[in-house]
Amino acid sequence: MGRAPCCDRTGLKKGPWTQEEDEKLVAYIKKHGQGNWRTLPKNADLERCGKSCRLRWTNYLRPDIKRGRFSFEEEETIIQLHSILGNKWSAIAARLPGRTDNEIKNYWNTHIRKRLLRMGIDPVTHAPRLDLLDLSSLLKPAAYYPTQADLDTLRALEPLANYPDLLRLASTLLSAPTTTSSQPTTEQHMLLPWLIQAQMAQQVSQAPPQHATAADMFLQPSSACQMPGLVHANPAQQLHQDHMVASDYGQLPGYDNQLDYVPGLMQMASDTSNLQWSSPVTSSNNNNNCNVGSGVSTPSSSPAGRVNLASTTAFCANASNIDALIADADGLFDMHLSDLLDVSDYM
DNA sequence: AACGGAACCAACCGCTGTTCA
DNA sequence: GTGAACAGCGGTTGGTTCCGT
Repeated sequence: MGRAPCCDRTGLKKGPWTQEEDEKLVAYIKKHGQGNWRTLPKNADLERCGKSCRLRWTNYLRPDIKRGRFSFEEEETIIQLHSILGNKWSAIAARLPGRTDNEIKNYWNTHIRKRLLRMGIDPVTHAPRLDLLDLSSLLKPAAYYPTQADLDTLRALEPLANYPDLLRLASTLLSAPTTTSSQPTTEQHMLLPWLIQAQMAQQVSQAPPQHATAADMFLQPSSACQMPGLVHANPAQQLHQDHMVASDYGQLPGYDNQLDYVPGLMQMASDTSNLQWSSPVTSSNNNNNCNVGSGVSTPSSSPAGRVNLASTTAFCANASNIDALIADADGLFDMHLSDLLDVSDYM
Protein backbone atom coordinates (compact mmCIF):
# COMPACT_ATOMS: atom_id res chain seq x y z
CA MET A 1 0.00 0.00 0.00
CA GLY A 2 2.81 2.36 0.87
CA ARG A 3 0.58 4.24 3.17
CA ALA A 4 2.09 7.29 4.77
CA PRO A 5 2.61 7.06 8.49
CA CYS A 6 -0.13 8.67 10.50
CA CYS A 7 2.25 10.64 12.65
CA ASP A 8 4.26 12.27 9.91
CA ARG A 9 3.31 15.77 10.91
CA THR A 10 6.14 17.62 12.54
CA GLY A 11 5.59 19.42 15.77
CA LEU A 12 3.47 16.70 17.25
CA LYS A 13 4.37 15.84 20.79
CA LYS A 14 5.72 12.43 21.69
CA GLY A 15 6.61 10.71 24.90
CA PRO A 16 4.78 10.47 28.18
CA TRP A 17 1.43 12.13 28.51
CA THR A 18 0.94 14.96 30.98
CA GLN A 19 -2.01 15.16 33.31
CA GLU A 20 -3.29 18.14 31.36
CA GLU A 21 -3.26 16.16 28.14
CA ASP A 22 -5.02 13.28 29.82
CA GLU A 23 -7.71 15.58 31.13
CA LYS A 24 -8.22 17.12 27.70
CA LEU A 25 -8.54 13.74 26.07
CA VAL A 26 -10.89 12.33 28.68
CA ALA A 27 -13.05 15.44 28.66
CA TYR A 28 -13.33 15.39 24.89
CA ILE A 29 -14.21 11.72 24.64
CA LYS A 30 -16.73 11.98 27.46
CA LYS A 31 -18.42 14.78 25.60
CA HIS A 32 -18.13 13.65 21.99
CA GLY A 33 -17.28 9.99 22.12
CA GLN A 34 -14.29 8.46 20.39
CA GLY A 35 -15.34 9.22 16.86
CA ASN A 36 -12.55 9.80 14.37
CA TRP A 37 -9.13 9.47 15.94
CA ARG A 38 -7.55 11.37 13.09
CA THR A 39 -9.50 14.51 13.77
CA LEU A 40 -9.76 14.09 17.51
CA PRO A 41 -6.44 15.70 18.49
CA LYS A 42 -7.26 18.88 16.60
CA ASN A 43 -10.75 19.07 18.03
CA ALA A 44 -9.51 18.30 21.52
CA ASP A 45 -6.68 20.83 21.27
CA LEU A 46 -3.99 18.18 21.63
CA GLU A 47 -0.60 18.29 19.94
CA ARG A 48 -0.66 14.55 19.47
CA CYS A 49 -1.41 12.29 16.56
CA GLY A 50 -4.65 10.38 16.54
CA LYS A 51 -2.88 7.13 16.94
CA SER A 52 -1.19 8.30 20.11
CA CYS A 53 -4.54 9.51 21.46
CA ARG A 54 -6.20 6.19 20.72
CA LEU A 55 -3.41 4.28 22.40
CA ARG A 56 -3.50 6.49 25.46
CA TRP A 57 -7.25 6.10 25.75
CA THR A 58 -7.47 2.38 25.16
CA ASN A 59 -4.45 1.45 27.26
CA TYR A 60 -4.70 3.88 30.13
CA LEU A 61 -7.56 6.35 30.32
CA ARG A 62 -10.52 4.14 29.54
CA PRO A 63 -12.75 4.09 32.63
CA ASP A 64 -13.25 0.33 32.66
CA ILE A 65 -9.58 -0.48 32.93
CA LYS A 66 -8.58 -2.57 35.89
CA ARG A 67 -5.21 -1.64 37.27
CA GLY A 68 -2.95 -3.39 39.69
CA ARG A 69 -1.36 -6.78 39.87
CA PHE A 70 -2.74 -9.74 37.99
CA SER A 71 -4.48 -12.29 40.16
CA PHE A 72 -3.53 -15.92 39.97
CA GLU A 73 -6.79 -16.67 38.20
CA GLU A 74 -6.01 -14.05 35.59
CA GLU A 75 -2.52 -15.45 35.18
CA GLU A 76 -3.89 -18.94 34.72
CA THR A 77 -6.38 -17.68 32.18
CA ILE A 78 -3.67 -15.88 30.24
CA ILE A 79 -1.54 -19.00 30.04
CA GLN A 80 -4.43 -21.16 28.92
CA LEU A 81 -5.58 -18.64 26.33
CA HIS A 82 -2.05 -18.13 25.10
CA SER A 83 -1.66 -21.85 24.56
CA ILE A 84 -4.74 -21.66 22.35
CA LEU A 85 -4.45 -18.29 20.71
CA GLY A 86 -0.72 -17.63 20.70
CA ASN A 87 0.34 -14.00 20.76
CA LYS A 88 -3.15 -12.77 19.97
CA TRP A 89 -3.04 -10.29 22.80
CA SER A 90 -6.19 -8.50 21.82
CA ALA A 91 -8.11 -11.77 21.70
CA ILE A 92 -6.75 -12.69 25.10
CA ALA A 93 -7.56 -9.25 26.46
CA ALA A 94 -11.12 -9.60 25.21
CA ARG A 95 -11.54 -12.45 27.66
CA LEU A 96 -10.00 -10.65 30.58
CA PRO A 97 -12.33 -7.81 31.52
CA GLY A 98 -10.54 -4.62 32.40
CA ARG A 99 -7.19 -5.70 31.06
CA THR A 100 -5.65 -4.29 27.91
CA ASP A 101 -3.75 -6.19 25.29
CA ASN A 102 -0.71 -4.07 25.99
CA GLU A 103 -0.85 -4.81 29.68
CA ILE A 104 -1.23 -8.53 29.09
CA LYS A 105 1.56 -8.51 26.56
CA ASN A 106 3.87 -6.73 28.99
CA TYR A 107 2.92 -9.05 31.81
CA TRP A 108 3.53 -12.06 29.64
CA ASN A 109 6.94 -10.89 28.53
CA THR A 110 8.11 -9.76 31.95
CA HIS A 111 6.60 -12.40 34.22
CA ILE A 112 4.92 -15.43 32.74
CA ARG A 113 7.34 -16.03 29.92
CA LYS A 114 10.34 -16.08 32.22
CA ARG A 115 8.54 -18.26 34.71
CA LEU A 116 7.66 -20.83 32.07
CA LEU A 117 11.26 -20.84 30.90
CA ARG A 118 12.42 -21.50 34.43
CA MET A 119 9.95 -24.36 34.58
CA GLY A 120 11.46 -25.85 31.46
CA ILE A 121 8.43 -25.05 29.35
CA ASP A 122 8.73 -23.37 26.00
CA PRO A 123 6.57 -20.23 26.27
CA VAL A 124 5.83 -20.35 22.57
CA THR A 125 4.80 -23.96 22.23
CA HIS A 126 3.76 -24.54 25.83
CA ALA A 127 5.57 -27.83 25.52
CA PRO A 128 8.39 -29.12 27.66
CA ARG A 129 11.71 -28.08 26.23
CA LEU A 130 13.36 -31.15 24.73
CA ASP A 131 16.72 -29.46 24.82
CA LEU A 132 16.63 -29.72 28.59
CA LEU A 133 16.14 -33.45 28.59
CA ASP A 134 18.73 -36.10 28.09
CA LEU A 135 19.52 -39.70 28.66
CA SER A 136 20.77 -39.07 32.15
CA SER A 137 17.26 -39.28 33.45
CA LEU A 138 17.01 -42.78 32.07
CA LEU A 139 20.28 -43.83 33.49
CA LYS A 140 19.70 -42.32 36.87
CA PRO A 141 17.60 -45.09 38.41
CA ALA A 142 19.78 -47.79 36.92
CA ALA A 143 22.88 -46.13 38.22
CA TYR A 144 21.69 -46.51 41.76
CA TYR A 145 19.96 -49.88 41.87
CA PRO A 146 20.10 -51.47 38.45
CA THR A 147 17.38 -54.03 38.28
CA GLN A 148 16.69 -56.47 35.50
CA ALA A 149 13.93 -54.17 34.36
CA ASP A 150 16.35 -51.23 34.17
CA LEU A 151 18.77 -53.27 32.13
CA ASP A 152 15.97 -54.36 29.84
CA THR A 153 14.98 -50.77 29.44
CA LEU A 154 18.46 -49.67 28.49
CA ARG A 155 18.87 -52.60 26.11
CA ALA A 156 15.60 -51.85 24.45
CA LEU A 157 16.60 -48.25 23.94
CA GLU A 158 19.77 -49.11 22.12
CA PRO A 159 18.22 -48.91 18.63
CA LEU A 160 17.25 -45.33 19.39
CA ALA A 161 20.83 -44.26 19.69
CA ASN A 162 20.86 -42.74 16.23
CA TYR A 163 17.79 -40.64 16.99
CA PRO A 164 18.75 -38.36 19.83
CA ASP A 165 15.54 -36.40 19.82
CA LEU A 166 13.40 -39.49 19.86
CA LEU A 167 15.60 -40.80 22.58
CA ARG A 168 15.00 -37.71 24.61
CA LEU A 169 11.31 -38.14 24.11
CA ALA A 170 11.53 -41.71 25.30
CA SER A 171 13.68 -40.54 28.14
CA THR A 172 11.05 -38.07 29.13
CA LEU A 173 8.27 -40.57 29.10
CA LEU A 174 10.15 -43.33 30.78
CA SER A 175 11.62 -41.12 33.45
CA ALA A 176 8.24 -39.90 34.56
CA PRO A 177 8.05 -40.14 38.31
CA THR A 178 6.13 -43.09 39.58
CA THR A 179 3.66 -43.31 42.36
CA THR A 180 5.58 -45.01 45.08
CA SER A 181 8.92 -46.16 43.78
CA SER A 182 11.45 -45.54 41.09
CA GLN A 183 10.31 -48.57 39.19
CA PRO A 184 8.84 -47.85 35.77
CA THR A 185 5.16 -48.46 35.55
CA THR A 186 3.75 -51.22 33.42
CA GLU A 187 2.48 -48.60 31.05
CA GLN A 188 5.91 -47.08 30.74
CA HIS A 189 7.36 -50.44 29.86
CA MET A 190 4.56 -50.90 27.36
CA LEU A 191 5.74 -47.73 25.72
CA LEU A 192 9.08 -49.16 24.87
CA PRO A 193 8.01 -51.55 22.11
CA TRP A 194 6.02 -48.77 20.56
CA LEU A 195 9.02 -46.47 20.50
CA ILE A 196 11.15 -49.15 18.99
CA GLN A 197 8.49 -49.94 16.45
CA ALA A 198 8.15 -46.31 15.57
CA GLN A 199 11.87 -45.96 15.17
CA MET A 200 12.15 -49.05 13.02
CA ALA A 201 9.16 -48.13 10.92
CA GLN A 202 10.72 -44.81 10.26
CA GLN A 203 13.95 -46.43 9.22
CA VAL A 204 12.07 -48.60 6.76
CA SER A 205 9.74 -46.02 5.33
CA GLN A 206 12.09 -43.14 4.90
CA ALA A 207 15.45 -42.11 6.04
CA PRO A 208 15.11 -38.81 7.79
CA PRO A 209 16.75 -35.96 5.96
CA GLN A 210 19.77 -34.41 7.50
CA HIS A 211 17.94 -31.37 8.70
CA ALA A 212 14.97 -33.21 10.12
CA THR A 213 15.46 -35.07 13.33
CA ALA A 214 13.26 -37.89 14.43
CA ALA A 215 11.59 -35.59 16.90
CA ASP A 216 10.87 -33.15 14.07
CA MET A 217 8.97 -35.91 12.34
CA PHE A 218 6.92 -36.41 15.45
CA LEU A 219 6.34 -32.80 16.20
CA GLN A 220 5.65 -31.36 12.77
CA PRO A 221 1.89 -30.80 12.70
CA SER A 222 1.84 -30.55 8.94
CA SER A 223 3.74 -33.75 8.37
CA ALA A 224 2.29 -37.20 8.22
CA CYS A 225 3.57 -37.88 11.67
CA GLN A 226 1.53 -36.08 14.20
CA MET A 227 1.49 -36.70 17.86
CA PRO A 228 -1.53 -34.77 19.01
CA GLY A 229 -1.86 -34.24 22.67
CA LEU A 230 1.22 -36.19 23.47
CA VAL A 231 3.31 -33.28 24.52
CA HIS A 232 0.41 -31.14 25.42
CA ALA A 233 1.31 -29.14 28.46
CA ASN A 234 -0.82 -27.27 30.85
CA PRO A 235 1.55 -24.79 32.38
CA ALA A 236 -1.32 -23.13 34.18
CA GLN A 237 -1.99 -26.32 36.02
CA GLN A 238 1.66 -26.64 36.72
CA LEU A 239 1.81 -23.11 37.99
CA HIS A 240 -1.07 -23.87 40.26
CA GLN A 241 0.70 -26.86 41.64
CA ASP A 242 3.80 -24.81 42.11
CA HIS A 243 1.85 -22.30 44.07
CA MET A 244 0.59 -25.07 46.25
CA VAL A 245 3.85 -26.87 46.72
CA ALA A 246 6.78 -24.56 46.26
CA SER A 247 7.33 -20.93 45.66
CA ASP A 248 10.60 -21.69 44.01
CA TYR A 249 9.78 -22.30 40.39
CA GLY A 250 12.92 -24.24 39.88
CA GLN A 251 11.48 -26.96 42.01
CA LEU A 252 8.53 -28.73 40.53
CA PRO A 253 6.16 -30.68 42.67
CA GLY A 254 5.83 -34.40 42.59
CA TYR A 255 3.01 -35.97 40.69
CA ASP A 256 0.85 -38.68 42.03
CA ASN A 257 -1.02 -39.87 39.03
CA GLN A 258 0.42 -40.11 35.54
CA LEU A 259 -1.80 -42.95 34.51
CA ASP A 260 -4.33 -40.53 33.10
CA TYR A 261 -2.33 -39.92 29.98
CA VAL A 262 -1.09 -43.41 29.36
CA PRO A 263 -4.18 -45.16 28.01
CA GLY A 264 -4.62 -42.46 25.43
CA LEU A 265 -0.99 -42.60 24.55
CA MET A 266 -0.94 -46.35 24.24
CA GLN A 267 -4.15 -46.25 22.28
CA MET A 268 -2.57 -43.80 19.93
CA ALA A 269 0.46 -45.99 19.62
CA SER A 270 -1.55 -49.08 18.90
CA ASP A 271 -3.75 -47.25 16.43
CA THR A 272 -0.82 -45.79 14.65
CA SER A 273 1.90 -48.31 14.35
CA ASN A 274 2.70 -46.84 10.94
CA LEU A 275 3.21 -43.42 12.50
CA GLN A 276 0.22 -41.96 10.72
CA TRP A 277 -0.94 -40.13 13.76
CA SER A 278 -3.91 -37.95 13.46
CA SER A 279 -6.62 -36.62 15.65
CA PRO A 280 -10.34 -36.22 15.10
CA VAL A 281 -9.87 -32.51 15.37
CA THR A 282 -6.96 -31.94 13.07
CA SER A 283 -7.25 -34.75 10.61
CA SER A 284 -10.04 -33.08 8.69
CA ASN A 285 -7.92 -30.06 8.09
CA ASN A 286 -4.47 -31.40 8.06
CA ASN A 287 -2.67 -29.27 5.56
CA ASN A 288 0.38 -27.13 5.56
CA ASN A 289 -1.62 -24.20 6.79
CA CYS A 290 -2.04 -26.05 10.00
CA ASN A 291 1.35 -24.96 11.03
CA VAL A 292 0.60 -23.54 14.38
CA GLY A 293 3.45 -21.18 13.97
CA SER A 294 1.54 -19.27 11.38
CA GLY A 295 0.41 -16.01 12.69
CA VAL A 296 2.67 -16.35 15.62
CA SER A 297 6.26 -15.44 15.64
CA THR A 298 8.28 -18.47 16.55
CA PRO A 299 11.74 -17.98 17.90
CA SER A 300 14.37 -20.07 16.28
CA SER A 301 14.95 -21.75 19.57
CA SER A 302 11.52 -23.26 19.48
CA PRO A 303 10.69 -26.65 18.09
CA ALA A 304 9.96 -26.70 14.42
CA GLY A 305 6.34 -27.33 14.99
CA ARG A 306 3.97 -26.57 17.72
CA VAL A 307 2.67 -29.68 19.35
CA ASN A 308 -0.15 -28.15 21.22
CA LEU A 309 -3.29 -29.69 19.85
CA ALA A 310 -5.47 -26.88 20.99
CA SER A 311 -3.26 -24.39 19.26
CA THR A 312 -3.22 -26.43 16.12
CA THR A 313 -6.95 -26.62 16.18
CA ALA A 314 -7.37 -22.94 16.66
CA PHE A 315 -5.06 -21.99 13.86
CA CYS A 316 -6.38 -24.56 11.45
CA ALA A 317 -9.82 -23.15 11.90
CA ASN A 318 -8.62 -19.61 11.27
CA ALA A 319 -9.91 -18.83 14.73
CA SER A 320 -13.34 -18.39 13.22
CA ASN A 321 -15.05 -19.57 16.34
CA ILE A 322 -12.62 -18.96 19.09
CA ASP A 323 -15.08 -19.43 21.89
CA ALA A 324 -15.98 -22.89 20.65
CA LEU A 325 -12.34 -23.71 20.24
CA ILE A 326 -11.58 -22.58 23.72
CA ALA A 327 -14.41 -24.70 25.02
CA ASP A 328 -12.99 -27.67 23.18
CA ALA A 329 -9.55 -26.90 24.42
CA ASP A 330 -10.72 -26.73 28.01
CA GLY A 331 -11.52 -30.39 27.73
CA LEU A 332 -8.15 -31.07 26.25
CA PHE A 333 -6.50 -29.51 29.24
CA ASP A 334 -7.49 -32.61 31.12
CA MET A 335 -4.52 -34.23 29.44
CA HIS A 336 -1.51 -33.17 31.42
CA LEU A 337 1.61 -34.56 29.95
CA SER A 338 3.42 -31.76 31.64
CA ASP A 339 2.28 -33.28 34.86
CA LEU A 340 4.51 -36.23 34.24
CA LEU A 341 7.49 -34.36 32.94
CA ASP A 342 9.82 -33.68 35.75
CA VAL A 343 12.43 -31.45 34.23
CA SER A 344 13.60 -29.91 37.45
CA ASP A 345 16.69 -32.07 37.40
CA TYR A 346 17.84 -30.32 34.27
CA MET A 347 17.34 -26.79 35.40
C1' DA B 1 25.58 6.81 49.41
C1' DA B 2 26.72 5.58 44.76
C1' DC B 3 26.66 2.73 41.08
C1' DG B 4 25.18 -0.73 37.65
C1' DG B 5 22.22 -4.12 36.08
C1' DA B 6 17.57 -5.99 36.05
C1' DA B 7 12.82 -5.39 35.87
C1' DC B 8 8.93 -2.96 34.58
C1' DC B 9 5.73 -0.64 31.59
C1' DA B 10 4.00 3.30 28.80
C1' DA B 11 4.53 4.62 24.39
C1' DC B 12 6.09 4.25 19.74
C1' DC B 13 6.82 1.91 15.23
C1' DG B 14 5.64 -0.61 11.41
C1' DC B 15 2.67 -3.59 9.43
C1' DT B 16 -1.99 -5.59 8.03
C1' DG B 17 -6.85 -5.63 7.15
C1' DT B 18 -10.91 -2.87 6.30
C1' DT B 19 -13.45 0.96 4.61
C1' DC B 20 -14.65 4.30 1.40
C1' DA B 21 -14.34 7.79 -2.22
C1' DG C 1 -11.00 -1.81 -9.50
C1' DT C 2 -7.79 1.14 -7.24
C1' DG C 3 -5.51 3.36 -3.76
C1' DA C 4 -5.61 6.47 0.14
C1' DA C 5 -7.25 6.85 4.85
C1' DC C 6 -8.12 4.69 8.86
C1' DA C 7 -8.26 1.46 12.90
C1' DG C 8 -6.12 -2.00 15.13
C1' DC C 9 -2.57 -5.27 16.23
C1' DG C 10 1.92 -7.17 17.74
C1' DG C 11 6.78 -6.21 18.33
C1' DT C 12 10.06 -3.16 20.09
C1' DT C 13 12.06 0.76 22.46
C1' DG C 14 13.43 3.70 25.97
C1' DG C 15 12.62 5.99 30.30
C1' DT C 16 11.87 5.02 35.09
C1' DT C 17 12.08 2.34 39.20
C1' DC C 18 13.87 -1.32 41.92
C1' DC C 19 17.39 -3.95 43.94
C1' DG C 20 21.75 -5.91 44.94
C1' DT C 21 26.60 -4.86 45.66
